[in-house]
Amino acid sequence: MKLPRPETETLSRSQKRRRDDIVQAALKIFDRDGFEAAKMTDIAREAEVAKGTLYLYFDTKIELLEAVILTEIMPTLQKMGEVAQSKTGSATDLLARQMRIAARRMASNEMASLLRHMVSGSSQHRRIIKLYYDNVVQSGIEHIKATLDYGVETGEFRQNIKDIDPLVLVGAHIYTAVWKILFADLEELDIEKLVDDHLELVLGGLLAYRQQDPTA
Amino acid sequence: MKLPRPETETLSRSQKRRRDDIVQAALKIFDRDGFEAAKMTDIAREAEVAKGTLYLYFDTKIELLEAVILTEIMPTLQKMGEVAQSKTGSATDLLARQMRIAARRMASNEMASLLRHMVSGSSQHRRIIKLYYDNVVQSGIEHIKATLDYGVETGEFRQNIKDIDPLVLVGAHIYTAVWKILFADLEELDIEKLVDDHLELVLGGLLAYRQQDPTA
Amino acid sequence: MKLPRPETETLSRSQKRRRDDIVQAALKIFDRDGFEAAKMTDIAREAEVAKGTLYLYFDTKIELLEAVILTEIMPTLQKMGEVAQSKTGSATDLLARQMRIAARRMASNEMASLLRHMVSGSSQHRRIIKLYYDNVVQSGIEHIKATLDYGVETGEFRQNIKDIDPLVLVGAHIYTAVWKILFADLEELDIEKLVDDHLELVLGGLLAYRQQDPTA
Amino acid sequence: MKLPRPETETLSRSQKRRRDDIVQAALKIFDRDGFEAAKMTDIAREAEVAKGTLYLYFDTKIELLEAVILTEIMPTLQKMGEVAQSKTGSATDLLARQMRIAARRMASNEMASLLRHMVSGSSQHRRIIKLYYDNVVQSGIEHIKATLDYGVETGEFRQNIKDIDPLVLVGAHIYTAVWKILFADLEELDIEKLVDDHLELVLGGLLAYRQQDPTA
DNA sequence: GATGAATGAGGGTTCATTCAT
DNA sequence: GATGAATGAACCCTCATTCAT
Repeated sequence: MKLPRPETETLSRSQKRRRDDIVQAALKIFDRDGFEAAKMTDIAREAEVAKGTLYLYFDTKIELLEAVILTEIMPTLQKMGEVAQSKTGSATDLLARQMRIAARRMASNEMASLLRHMVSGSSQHRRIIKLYYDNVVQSGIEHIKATLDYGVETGEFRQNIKDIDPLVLVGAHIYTAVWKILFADLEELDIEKLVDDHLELVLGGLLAYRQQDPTA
Repeated sequence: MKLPRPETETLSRSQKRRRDDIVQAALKIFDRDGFEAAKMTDIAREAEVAKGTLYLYFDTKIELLEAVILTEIMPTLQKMGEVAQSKTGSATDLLARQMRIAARRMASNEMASLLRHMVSGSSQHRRIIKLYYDNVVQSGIEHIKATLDYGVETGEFRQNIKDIDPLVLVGAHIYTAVWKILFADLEELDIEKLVDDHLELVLGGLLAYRQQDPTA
Repeated sequence: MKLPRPETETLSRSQKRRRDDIVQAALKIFDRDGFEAAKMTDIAREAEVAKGTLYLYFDTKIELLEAVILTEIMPTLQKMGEVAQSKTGSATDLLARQMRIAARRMASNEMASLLRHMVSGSSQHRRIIKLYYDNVVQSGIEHIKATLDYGVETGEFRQNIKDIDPLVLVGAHIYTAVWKILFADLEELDIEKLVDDHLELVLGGLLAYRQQDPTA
Repeated sequence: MKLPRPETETLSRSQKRRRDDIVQAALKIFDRDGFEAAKMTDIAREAEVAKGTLYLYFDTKIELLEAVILTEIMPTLQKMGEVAQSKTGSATDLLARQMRIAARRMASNEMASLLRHMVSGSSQHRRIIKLYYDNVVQSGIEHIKATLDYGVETGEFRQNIKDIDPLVLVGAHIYTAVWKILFADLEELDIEKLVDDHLELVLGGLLAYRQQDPTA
């Protein structure tokens, strides 16, 4: 005889604010203590509501985590791929912009949070992970692939680049998120320099002399 | 009246075996359930000892985690840098070997475990993280740097490569560990292909035509 | 600053209807879930009023139970005794009619409810139980006693029947209520047959031959 | 990864005592407060164990109730039917003894408890109710039926008694249990007198003169 | 040393009741 | 008066840790 919670869309303005406050508070406490160690009591106090109020908006702690991820973190990631597909300028330019966007996203606090929660929760969050995989990872890879193809078409990139898994280009930036979680207080990363270095490397290669492109 | 646990060095042979069994069991259970969700009871059962026995060897659950990381995971990582410093063959060869070792390590189950535990544990595991940073990350970077320098010396690598942060070369492989944790069941990674692709890319670069090395 | 609820008598017509709706709803939910498990929310929904409205009419959940019992169940029981005191016809007829009324009442849903609530509610419902005892049990017994006496007077019943506790005649039917609560889904009772059997037995007795009534 | 509780049979002597203590305590608290209102904390305190210890022996509160019923109450009821089947003496004697046993059982504290718990829990305890129905009710009825048949055979009882549902003989006594629960403090029952009255009534009937048995 | 029964603080969740609108 | 969102005390159950045997 459990009444379903009202849909998010049907909430009044003040209820939306209230819901937002809770999600914000949860984000903060989850980040401070980790999901498991986070106490509903603390979240309630942080949101300045009673503990019971949390349950007016979210049925369980884990649903609150899902809300945190879906409403706070995912949206900022959705944009990632979209931004850089304008196809104006050279493929090199395009790639550079995409890489910068990816790298900055990865280095953001939100990404660190998301990663932490997905990694920590393991088996519980399949749904979230699947969501992320489908929406962010896959599309990110495709956007990169499109740019690579484009570069080959225009003659900017080497022909055989086509055989390369684009994952090596985007995936590379994950380490910045990991770094942020683990080593942030030991050594700060200079993201901009790292991206530049990565681009420089990836575009020009390490080798001083290179055998002629076989397609040339 | 709490007696201090005997130092690890003073354990008898059979005690060492017992301690090892416990650590092995803990590794297994931590990996299966995650650190927070792992129950001491399950670890005891897995190790085929009584629950109380765990506490003869480790004061708390978190100390057991530290032991798991220190005795099971770190050593396999320590080797990483050392292996590839023989300086036999070309710098390209050397780098290729180092990258392969790094990539395989990152893709190993142990690395996935380590990463999961370090990432999950919020502020608790500073000690472990520091340890890892000092022993693995730093030295890994230095080993790569050494190889890069060597390649520049021999003329294999471009001069200006010296300015590049070596982190972009090793860090890149962290995504394989993350991938393993998150997406293993959604899509399998072909590590060897990825390493080859990465090497190909990093060595040759993307560009079809490259301006001559200014130092040449 | 708690205002006392207005007395039942001072309620407007529409308020009375509202109050009745609530009591009806409560009866339904109490029966479906039991008193403890019944939720005020469910009662409010069933009555199609807001939860707060319940508290305009009843201070606590337990007072609502009392109202359910007093306004819904007790009245139907009050009639029991009254019906059969018209003293028309033989004592046997009279007794038969009383027994039938008692048995049917006991087998009614209302009685099952009442019994359930009184039995379940531990020490809380002393007031209700006392009420029931005084109004129903005692008067029921007296009505039966009157009929027995009447039968002895008319010579229909044996003299020594006077010494028998009338409780054995009415009480007997309680089992139908209990049965209804417990075993209704295991085996249905044929109330009419049972009453007939009981009457047959009680009137004629089991013995094939009976020693002559000593008073005869 | 939940270890099943050890079977009751494999418990050590002191564990059995401990288990018994808990069941006893639960019986007491359940009776004092009713099942729903009973607090595990109170049961633990009553049993002089820690709250957690309860859960070493019983997985949930409801399992504890089942244990209370199965180990404390049912056994005393099981005997009911068995006792009176020796078939020594007249059918009248036999019936009298059976009725006395039934009546005393019904008036016992255990029966009051059992009834309360079965009635209160309603839908939850189908298993227990079914158990009780099969083991006690059904067999009780059959034992009575056997005696009735026996009495007809020996010529003690009237032929047409065979058509009577034996339930009216045993069921009749349920009211003593109900009475005990509800009215014990308002008026004490004299069980022995009630049984005698009931027997007298049932054997001899109410009627002063009876038409001759048609089968005679 | 080894055992595992016992402990009890702690946390997620429920729901009768309140009160601002 | 009516509403229903908000409250927070209460309670079942978990599990890391202890300690008597």
